[in-house]
Amino acid sequence: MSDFAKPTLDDVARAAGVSTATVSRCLNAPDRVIAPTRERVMKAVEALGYTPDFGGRALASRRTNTVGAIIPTMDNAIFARGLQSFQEALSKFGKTLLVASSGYSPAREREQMEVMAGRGVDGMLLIGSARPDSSVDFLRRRGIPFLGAWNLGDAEGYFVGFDNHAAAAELTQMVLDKGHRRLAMIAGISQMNDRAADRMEGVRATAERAGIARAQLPVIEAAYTFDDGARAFGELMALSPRPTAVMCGNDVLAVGAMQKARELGLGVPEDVSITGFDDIDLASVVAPKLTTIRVPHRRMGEAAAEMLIKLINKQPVERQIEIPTAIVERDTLGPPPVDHSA
Amino acid sequence: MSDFAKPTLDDVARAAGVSTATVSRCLNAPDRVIAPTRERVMKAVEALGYTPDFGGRALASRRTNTVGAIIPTMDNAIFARGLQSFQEALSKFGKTLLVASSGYSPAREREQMEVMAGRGVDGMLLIGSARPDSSVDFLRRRGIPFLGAWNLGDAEGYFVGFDNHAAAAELTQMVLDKGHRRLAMIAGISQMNDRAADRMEGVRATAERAGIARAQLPVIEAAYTFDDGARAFGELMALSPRPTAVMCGNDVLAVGAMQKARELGLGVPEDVSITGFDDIDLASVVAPKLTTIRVPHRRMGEAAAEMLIKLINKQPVERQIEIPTAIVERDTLGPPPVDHSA
DNA sequence: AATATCAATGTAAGCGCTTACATTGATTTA
DNA sequence: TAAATCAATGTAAGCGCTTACATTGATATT
Repeated sequence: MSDFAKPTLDDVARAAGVSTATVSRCLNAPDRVIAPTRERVMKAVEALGYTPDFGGRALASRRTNTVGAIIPTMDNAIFARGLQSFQEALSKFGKTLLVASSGYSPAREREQMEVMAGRGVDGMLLIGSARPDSSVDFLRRRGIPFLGAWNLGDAEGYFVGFDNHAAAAELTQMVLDKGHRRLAMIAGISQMNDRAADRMEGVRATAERAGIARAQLPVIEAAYTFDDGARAFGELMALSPRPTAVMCGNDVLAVGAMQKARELGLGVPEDVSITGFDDIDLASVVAPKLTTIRVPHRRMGEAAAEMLIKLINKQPVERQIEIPTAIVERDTLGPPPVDHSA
Repeated sequence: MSDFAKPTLDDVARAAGVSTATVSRCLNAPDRVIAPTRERVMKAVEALGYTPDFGGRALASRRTNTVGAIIPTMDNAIFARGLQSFQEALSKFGKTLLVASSGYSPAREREQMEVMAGRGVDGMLLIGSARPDSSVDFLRRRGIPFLGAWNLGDAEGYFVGFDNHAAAAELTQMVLDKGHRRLAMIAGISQMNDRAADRMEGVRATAERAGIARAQLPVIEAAYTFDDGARAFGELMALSPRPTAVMCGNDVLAVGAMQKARELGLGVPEDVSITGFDDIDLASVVAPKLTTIRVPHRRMGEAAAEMLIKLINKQPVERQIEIPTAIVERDTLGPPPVDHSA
């Protein structure tokens, strides 16, 4: 490692025989400098191997060209995928991405918000809308533009996402149309997770409208892991009467449920139907293939990036951008088994 | 958005009736300030909602507490997972994570390196060791500590990873021990990807040692997608004589191959054995379950974080940390079918 | 030819923070 | 009790950059 001191603007200015202002202009607004001067400066930049110091620049310009993203976890493929396209889109605009994870905890999300605010991010991507007002206030007070992704919010704020409630409702209707009456749900943990809560409510409300009382629709909340999905499915199958269709809050839970079904010797969908949500790779790879809801995570990431950039540049934007979802009918949803108990 | 100016150190100092130096010390070296003063200051910090400005801090201290990671893509679960634990570990040390992706292109990796260097990252995480010398020189000249992960490097540099070659070799030996002689491989694209190249070479060398000439071991390189895996598998199955075991460069390829096998009406492992690499979630969820190599990606992420922190703090570190891998025997590797052509 | 105009560049004041050094007052030492 | 010591805090000089404003000299306008 060399110990040449890192060259500064001053060094370049001296080498090129101009003032620091001119060098700065060459770098930030080249057209405000006449060509011969600019060339001389750029040559000096090259020669010295100069690169601007981020700290100095951030301090002086009050801009960082950095945006932050706080997601629950990258372990969940849907966020990893969305984040990947978010980052790609961002980098086209010359922004870099600061990443942090909250582990689904609002308190940790808040901490990370402060860290990022301290780093002067130009804008921030958050997931969903379930967070204490104080967190939102913090961002507003700081004047940091932000948006929620992966769902559509309520009254205030900017969102790019999809209608978790409606999508879940639509799938529920399909399950009902197949003839199922004894539904059950393995939901994500709904506290401070609006996506999970909306999906749950979409299922319940639709079932209720079809005359199934809430009390008759068992719901177990589970963390998004195979094991928890399997465990919950086991509990559900021990119920009597046994549900004929188990709707899951995401594909991971659904696959966990499928594994448990196999263990229990239950055929899917002959003995019990199972549905997922997200349509991650897994869904089309398990056997039988999972009936689920496709969510275009990549598209969401891109749309989020574009929206956030506009917000940062104070360009006009729509308050909510809805990304369409679609039911993907595969092989885990069928009619209920013939009921011999009747 | 309110236009309260963001509070500065000065504001806090004034509110607490101390100098800026004391406030700074409270934040950076609390034990150098007596308790009552510290409490008074912290109260002021709370009250004003103060958070330090990154630019100012970076400029004055010549440190950013930021580390960069450039990975091929977060779409690959193994990197997403590793990155997640890397970030968690980092955040315990008060560092934040800048993320960029190279899409497996050395040129893009280099670009991102420059961006990150410009941002004054304290250190950098890279994947593997296959990159032009000029990229490495760049980092060295800048005095930015960095390490390669997911494999072990050659002579120089720091690494935390595993021996892709040895792991692949071991699995190959197991395949041979089952009695297979007509092996084939679907490898990742090996150019500028040392993990893929090492795995490939591990298979080839072991087969060769067992008397299988290289020319008799067909290898198809494929991008890490289901479709490409399936396509390659199709080509391999069209060969004559048909391979009895197909070893894949990662689990995604293997699962793609399995799907194609089903399509072709070939039983796994009765008609053809298939192996993977990585042991991602997928592997234990497909039917039949995939025989593969477990790589503890989380552990690698953590170890990488610890090593990088030490490098940044100029503490002594081992040059290479090897993370052990293990063969996970499941259901896709069996003995070869009885050969009626003999 | 005198004046107004304007593009190109320079001057210099910070941006918010850290930290070397200076100051202060209490405690220890002789 | 005076001197020495030391912990706690303050003072103030930058860190490298951007940018409002000032200056200059050339060109356009009358």
